[in-house]
Amino acid sequence: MEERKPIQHFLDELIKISTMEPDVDVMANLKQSMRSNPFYPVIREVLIEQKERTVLSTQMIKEELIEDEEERSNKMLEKEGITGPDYSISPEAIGSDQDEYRQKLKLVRKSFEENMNNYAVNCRDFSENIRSILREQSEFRPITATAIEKLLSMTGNKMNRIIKLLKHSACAAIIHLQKRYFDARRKRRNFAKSSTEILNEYFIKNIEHPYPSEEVKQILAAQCKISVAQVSNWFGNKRIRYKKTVAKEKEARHEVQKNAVAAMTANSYGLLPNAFSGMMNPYQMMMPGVSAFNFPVYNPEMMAQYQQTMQNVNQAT
DNA sequence: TGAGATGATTAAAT
DNA sequence: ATTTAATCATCTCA
Repeated sequence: MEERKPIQHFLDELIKISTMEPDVDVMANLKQSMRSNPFYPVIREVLIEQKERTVLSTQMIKEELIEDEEERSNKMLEKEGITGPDYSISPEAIGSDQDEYRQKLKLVRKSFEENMNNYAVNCRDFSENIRSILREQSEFRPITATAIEKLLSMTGNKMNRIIKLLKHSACAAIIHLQKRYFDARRKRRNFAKSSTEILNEYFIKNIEHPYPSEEVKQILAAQCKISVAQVSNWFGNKRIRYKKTVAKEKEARHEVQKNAVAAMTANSYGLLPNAFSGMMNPYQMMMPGVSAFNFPVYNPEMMAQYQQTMQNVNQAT
């Protein structure tokens, strides 16, 4: 009973020191009191033994199941220039899909590099901190040098996994870009502004006959960095839509004119829209077949027919 | 987020 | 075979 007391005390101190906020003075006191404890070396030994049997041994779990997947990511990143030497965009590709793809890829590369650097720095700082703290505490806590290294290699593994995640997300970004720019079923995209400018210029210049020949189509296609079929599509769409807008404008002008004429006739006869709505204007009243003045002249034959009809109606009722 | 713009696709016309 | 006209699907911009 008497022997357990110092051990209990030691353990209490140990728990306190493991869970407290780091405070240099308090820590120093605790250290001192533990070192002066005669049971210190032996208890520390026992605790270390226990710990190694229970904690660290179970940590050696399978880590390397996704080897080939990582290999694939690495290859992809290398091929698309995310890792490895930087490259510049070839000038003849500017304005094309290739160009845009490469530009976007550069952004991916940039953010990937930034993240990697951040993580490298953070990793190093973190490891250094952990190492120095544990070294310091190993004087009185049951922590051996090999345990520290093991722990550090474990955190290193964690960090590697984060790097894998980074690579993975970079790959995902690349795949997304490739889908967008190279997939046959990809969504439609607008041509570069410079391209539509070229096409529009030709269209306006040849507005009398906007039908480029095969040769011209090829030239335009080269200039605009699009296919001949796309040039054909563009002119097809442009012709029909141009025609439509012209027709619409004509219609609009017509409408304006009609309204203007109506307003003028209304004004010239001093007709107020409300008081005389529905009333014919004098021109209309004089039109044949419309006006109340347009009585049929007397016709005996027609009158006889009329009377016959009325008689028939009366007999039927 | 919705209306208009725009590139692609399709059937019918020439 | 090429073009028109309508329509689809997505993009763009306020």
